[in-house]
Formats: sequence, C-alpha cells, structure tokens
Amino acid sequence: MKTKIVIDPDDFPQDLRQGLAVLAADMATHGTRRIDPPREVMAMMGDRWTSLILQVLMIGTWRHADLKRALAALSEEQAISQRVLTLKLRALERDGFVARHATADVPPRVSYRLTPLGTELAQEGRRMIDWVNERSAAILQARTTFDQRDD
Amino acid sequence: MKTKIVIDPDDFPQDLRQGLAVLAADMATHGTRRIDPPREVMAMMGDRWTSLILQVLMIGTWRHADLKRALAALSEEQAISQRVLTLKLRALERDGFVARHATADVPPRVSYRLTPLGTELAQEGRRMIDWVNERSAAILQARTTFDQRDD
DNA sequence: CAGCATCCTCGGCGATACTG
DNA sequence: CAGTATCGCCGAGGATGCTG
Repeated sequence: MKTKIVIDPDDFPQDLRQGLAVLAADMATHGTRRIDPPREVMAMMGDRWTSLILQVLMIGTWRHADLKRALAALSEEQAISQRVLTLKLRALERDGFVARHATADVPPRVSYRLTPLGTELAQEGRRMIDWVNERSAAILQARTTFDQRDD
Repeated sequence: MKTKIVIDPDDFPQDLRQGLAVLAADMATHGTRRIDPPREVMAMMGDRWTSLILQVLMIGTWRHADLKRALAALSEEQAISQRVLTLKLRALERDGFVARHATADVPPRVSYRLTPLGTELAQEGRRMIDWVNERSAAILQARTTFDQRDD
C-alpha cells in the first residue's frame, strides 16, 4: 500500500503546487489512504436508501417489516425491496452504525436500532439534508439557468 | 406531485407513529419532497470522483488537463477518464457549484473554479471526510469483528 | 487541449419465488 | 417474518478514436 504521494513539480502550474502538495499529504496520512473510508461512507450516504433509513432509525427501534413500510410511506413512488433493505441494514451493521437484535422465535422477530456511532452519522446526514434544503432554491435556479442556455 | 404523506396508524407500532409523522412532515415541506435535492447532492458527493474534485478545486482555478493529472496523483490506482471528468464538472456547473471559463483560442483553454456555493459544499465535504477519518479506527474495527463471526 | 461519440463492463437495485 | 437465491434491467464509469 503506497502512502506517499509524489507531486512532480513539472506536472502542475506553479501557483497550485503548494496547495496540491498539502492536500496530498492530508490524503496520505496514517499509513492508509485517508480518502478511502470517507469515500465508502459517503457512497453509502449517497445511495438510494441509506440516508433515509438512518433518519427513520433516529425515531427508535424498528422491526424489519415496519421499517420497510415506513420507508415506503416516506418515499412514496417506489418501495424498497426486502432484499435491498436487508443488504443496506447489513452494511450499516457491518460498519458499526446499526445494532441488530434477533429472537429465536417462529416467526422470527428481528429489530434494528442505531448505535451511538450510527446516531452521530444520522445527525451528520441530517445536517447535510438541511444544508441542501436551505440552498435548494439556489441550486434549482442554477439548474434551470444552465438548462436554458444552448440546447 | 403529492406532498402530503399519510401515515396510517394501523401500519406502525404505537411508540413510533409520532416520530414517523414528524419526519414525514419534515420531508414533505415546501410543496416538494424535501428529501430529493439532498439525495441528489449526496449522491454526487458519494460518487467515484466528485468529493475529490471539490477538494482539489478548493486549491484554486484549474485547467481541465491539470485537474485530471492532480486527481490521478491523489487517487493513484486509477485515473479519472477525460470523459467522466467532463461529466462531473458539468454536473457541478449545472447545480451552480463550479464556474467554467473558456477562451476562444486554439487550442482551447478551459478553466474551472468553485463558486461561493461550491466552496461551501466543498467545506461540507471536507467536514464529512474529517468526521469519518476521526472514526475510521472504530469503523474498521467494527468491520473486522463483523466479518469474523459466522463465515 | 477540451469535448464528443461509441462501445463495453460491472455493480446497484428491483422482482419473484422459496425456506426456516 | 426475515432472509436467501436467482434473474434481469439500467446507469455509472472506463477505453478508444475523432474533431475543432
């Protein structure tokens, strides 16, 4: 695993070299690519369901089927498939964001809740959701302006 | 476009209904699904390149080819293709996060820089990167623990 | 140099059926 | 009820060649 990032001065404009070297140093700290775990987590947050799942789990502890219905109510147009809900919850559990509790009953009772770490993540997600919503008018405006030129 | 989200009491456990109704109200405010623009932006931030592009653009104003080289240096294993870089920059430009400046020269000189809104977004991204990095040890620990049970 | 067109691969996600 | 297995679609993203 290569952790040292070499910036060849000849490859970049003089005024950007220093800043790039600083960023490169940031990205290569601690013997691992510091950009990788963030990218993985941000990819989760940006996928079809995870950020919504986290917001619903902020409410409390949910059984699988109830959670599926709650997501369907919030998403409206398309419900999450049972298979994907299982996949998403497992990924969150794997990274320590969600705790899974199952009983040996028949039929099974499985419930999910946020861990402290997952609660933090959900709060970060909520922060990002609010940030975008506060700026959505500007974003949508930029979009229509962009789409109307040329074409 | 349906903005009112109806929560049927019979569908959910009593202790979760109230919280779900509150969340549903949050998600349906302002005559549009408030969850949609956030999901779009978060999807961008979570894709293969956008968050890294934003961090590099924080340094200054970049020409297309220089930016491509900078991303390659930071990413190491695989360079972004020229086609995808164009796509990502255009998406950022469309939403008002990046400003594109082109001269009529031959060969063309095209440069990209963050808008004020884009600078904010890059800072949010940096915040998220740092947040994950501060917790990456815990996340990786949870991952190995999870992977070692069963199998 | 920057961008576009074309082709291709791969993974996310949905649908369905089946099991403990 | 929760989970798995199987199948299929579609879009993200990479590779290459061409153009102004």
